[in-house]
Amino acid sequence: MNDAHRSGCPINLSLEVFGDKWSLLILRDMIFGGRRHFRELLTRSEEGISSNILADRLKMLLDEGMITKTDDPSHKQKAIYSLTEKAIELLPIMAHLGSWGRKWLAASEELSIRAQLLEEGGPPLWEKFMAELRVEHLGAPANDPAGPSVRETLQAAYEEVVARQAMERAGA
Amino acid sequence: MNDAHRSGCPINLSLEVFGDKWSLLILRDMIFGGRRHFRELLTRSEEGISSNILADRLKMLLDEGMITKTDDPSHKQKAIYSLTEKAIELLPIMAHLGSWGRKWLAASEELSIRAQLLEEGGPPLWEKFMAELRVEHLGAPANDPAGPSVRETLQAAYEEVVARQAMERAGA
DNA sequence: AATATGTGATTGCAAATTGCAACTGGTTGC
DNA sequence: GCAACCAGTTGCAATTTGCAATCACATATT
Repeated sequence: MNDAHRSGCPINLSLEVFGDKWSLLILRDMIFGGRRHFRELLTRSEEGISSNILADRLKMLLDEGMITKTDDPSHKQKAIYSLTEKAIELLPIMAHLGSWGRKWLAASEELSIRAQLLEEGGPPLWEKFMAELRVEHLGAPANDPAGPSVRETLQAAYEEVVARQAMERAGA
Repeated sequence: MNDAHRSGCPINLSLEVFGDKWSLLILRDMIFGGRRHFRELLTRSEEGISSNILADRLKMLLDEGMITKTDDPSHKQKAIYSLTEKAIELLPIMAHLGSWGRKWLAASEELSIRAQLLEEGGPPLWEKFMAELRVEHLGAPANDPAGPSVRETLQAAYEEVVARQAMERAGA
């Protein structure tokens, strides 16, 4: 962290922040999964992150200004992690990573549906999602009263695919 | 490489391919720097990659189908590395990484100018660049006869900034 | 009051990865 | 013939990763 940067290239500097196998997955789970607590991130991780790695990355993301940490009033030991604007603006990168991975790699159908919807929705949908994240994480004033949130829409699509898959397995 | 994937999430699968500190930098140097040979990638690396890491990553990128390797007719020991369509389609991600890094991190001016121009040009400019990369790396038919290539334009802008910086240092 | 469970981590340790520096075996240019 | 160039490889120390157990404390259950 204290070391000098390898270069002043913006791509390199970005990779110095989140160029590893876990950091973006933690942010993905906060953005798309709505995770706010250590335990949620730990036990509901699709990839099975271990607690030492999670703790280390959360500290790093905190140092880098990607997230903030506040006390949960409901429980003295509970911490609430929030995204900063800096992290919220990674959403377009997440969307592109999802599209690229869906196209070129063997992504599972149920975990690809979100990427597909984000790709179809394009930048306007990303902006709507980012606006919702600003309300949720930064306390921005809410002015989108009507309809389900983008996360809810994505989540519902995911569950629909899972339900259909269960039907197909049963019917086969 | 042979291990099972951690999950079928397209973002995770993408990170399993290039979620490290070097892979995207090598592809960046091929895309924006026009590097095609091992030695070029090694000695003209802004970040100073070491030869064992470079060799390892080139092999991995080869295995993953991100690049191909052919003999250079001019020299029996020279290899030419080419981007595949899979890698060329990372350009939008590179552009976003550059924009994000330029906005949120302490990127140097001369290495940010390319990111700025790519951001201003938007998806149409990315598509033009990708078309040029397909001509250069995939042997696609060239049908853009007029004007400088996108890489040339970006390179010229970089050199202009460097020249101006030298003037300012001299004049200060 | 005692016990179980939930909380965000930390610790110990083995394995894997990284990164520096030197080196290899071969090709080409002078 | 000899220096320079080519794509790597090798040895080794330092760092990072990842699993499993554990910690100190807070709250819920009985």
